[in-house]
Amino acid sequence: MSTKTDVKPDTEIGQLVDRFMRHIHSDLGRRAPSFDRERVGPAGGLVLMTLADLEPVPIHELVRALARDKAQITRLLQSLNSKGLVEKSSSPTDGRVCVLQLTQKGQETVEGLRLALAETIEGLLVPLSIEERGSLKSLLQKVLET
Amino acid sequence: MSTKTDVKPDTEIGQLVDRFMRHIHSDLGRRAPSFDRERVGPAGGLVLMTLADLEPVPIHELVRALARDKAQITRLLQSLNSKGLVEKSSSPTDGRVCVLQLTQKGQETVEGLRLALAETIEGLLVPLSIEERGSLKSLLQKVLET
DNA sequence: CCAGTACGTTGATAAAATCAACAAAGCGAA
DNA sequence: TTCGCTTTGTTGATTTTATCAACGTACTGG
Repeated sequence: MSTKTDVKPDTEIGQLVDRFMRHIHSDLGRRAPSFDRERVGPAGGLVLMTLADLEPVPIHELVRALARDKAQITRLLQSLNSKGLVEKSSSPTDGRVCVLQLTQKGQETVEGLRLALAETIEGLLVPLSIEERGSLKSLLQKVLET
Repeated sequence: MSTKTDVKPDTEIGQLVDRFMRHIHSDLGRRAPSFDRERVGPAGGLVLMTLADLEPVPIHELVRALARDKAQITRLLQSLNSKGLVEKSSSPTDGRVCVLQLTQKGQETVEGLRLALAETIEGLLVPLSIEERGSLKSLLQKVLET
């Protein structure tokens, strides 16, 4: 049948993931006033949640985990720091690195953010059974584990 | 341990999807000079590809499919139109709606975009078997079908 | 000690997203 | 038919994210 490469290039997963992200974003944005009291915004919220998963963690690792430009992370951290949500301390073993940790207030904020995001995701995943949700998650993990 | 504290809200899928998107974006951006000759950018490319799937299609449907603000779509379309990639024609049956179609040049551009995106996705999905890729796609479809 | 590299910051700019307001066209009911 | 109401697409103004280059500082290996 297929002799050469005449299959239509499959880009659908990319478009689906984009839509998925967009749905999360808009639904979350709609409800933001009710939970984002510190006004961290979507990007800041993501930083906080990822930070909560990894802390204590140096900035460059956070940058890697978020797959964003370090410049942007720097600025998001400045904002979060100025709001008293994140604490920066220089590493004793390496003078270059800056170790991050959530403050008490930061942890409380993450609680709220997680709750909201989990609700949103929950709402999006209703078409899937419990098993399907599990396999979706593990497939994504498998793709992104490194 | 946990008596009344419910399970930790699961936000992981959201974070994974974000990373996935980010990886696509950065890998694609790296190679953009080699395929994005019309300088449509990521957003413009997405519009073109989605348009190719749906054409002919009125703007408001494209807006829905892309889950973006109509204002942004309007401007992206203006840009794509000025580059001769998209053609706008007002509907005969409804004077409000604007029906979109790719031009010849637009279709050719989509070819290149699809190839590049498919390659990028292919590269990301290497950890998955063929079957797993299939189920990932169908799970996402199931979530987003409406 | 020195060249090379990694870490984090800053500056400047571009791209994307958001929100409100608007004109024009359809729609529906009084 | 006319009047309010909704839909469609556009525009304006602004904020948020992203991108890229250039730095200063600190480690690292020869």
